[in-house]
Amino acid sequence: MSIGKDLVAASATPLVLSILSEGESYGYAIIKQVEELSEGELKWTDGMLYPVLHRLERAGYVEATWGKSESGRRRKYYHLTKRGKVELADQRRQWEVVTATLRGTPFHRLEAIPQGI
Amino acid sequence: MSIGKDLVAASATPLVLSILSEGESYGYAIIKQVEELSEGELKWTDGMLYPVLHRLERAGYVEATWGKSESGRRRKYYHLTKRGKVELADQRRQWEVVTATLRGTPFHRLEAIPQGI
DNA sequence: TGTGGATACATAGAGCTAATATGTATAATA
DNA sequence: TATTATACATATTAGCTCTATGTATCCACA
Repeated sequence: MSIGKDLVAASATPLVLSILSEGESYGYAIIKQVEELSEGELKWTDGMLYPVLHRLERAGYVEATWGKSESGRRRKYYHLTKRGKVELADQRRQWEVVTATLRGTPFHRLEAIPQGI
Repeated sequence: MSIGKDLVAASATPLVLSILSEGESYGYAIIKQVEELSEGELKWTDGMLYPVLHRLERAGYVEATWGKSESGRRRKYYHLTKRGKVELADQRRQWEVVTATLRGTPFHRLEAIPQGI
């Protein structure tokens, strides 16, 4: 009952950008927040998220600053840039196009999962 | 203003399965239908769709039979199998998980795209 | 009749990329 | 003292996807 890797890949960027639009955060916290928001369905690994964050940084959508937790552990805080906000808006538009297209099919009008297969 | 390739990849399978859940169809018609449903935003190439159909066939989600158009041109008609219906229901569940997660963020509560960047 | 565009399916291979495993380090807890 | 949680990072490989290319027929039109 997990989420397919294509869908995980497609949702990673909008999720990260969207989370950061609420304020700065850092890798480990983002992973925990996604797990919580999805009620345990989306469990990202760190080895998957950090390359995403680096890619977003290279693209100019986020910027990072080193900081510290209360306990003294180092953290890299990411925040959204203006370009990141524009990108987030475009990602949202893209998802609306796709979900609208799926709504044009019986995708969201399905019956329950057939039994006894 | 196009759709990112990750999102295209993630939506291809549910879209095809969902279209076929309305009745049998064939490659070329599916491409046209997706373009129409998306109001021109999703323009699949044949070189992209046929491998997807073959993959779905190998997975047992669809089955194909050769037929002919009224004009006599050969066509390969695909129809959904029982397993395909189950898979479609699961795809739908996955999309609901992800869109619900995105709804938990400001993703769907954004303002208009910032001007003058 | 022949030319171009639409219809219709198919696949090889290059080019990309993402998941896994692995590495480093510190704090908290048992 | 050992283990778990926190926290970041990346190399490599295994996999996949997109592009280009190929085949073939029908129809409209010049």
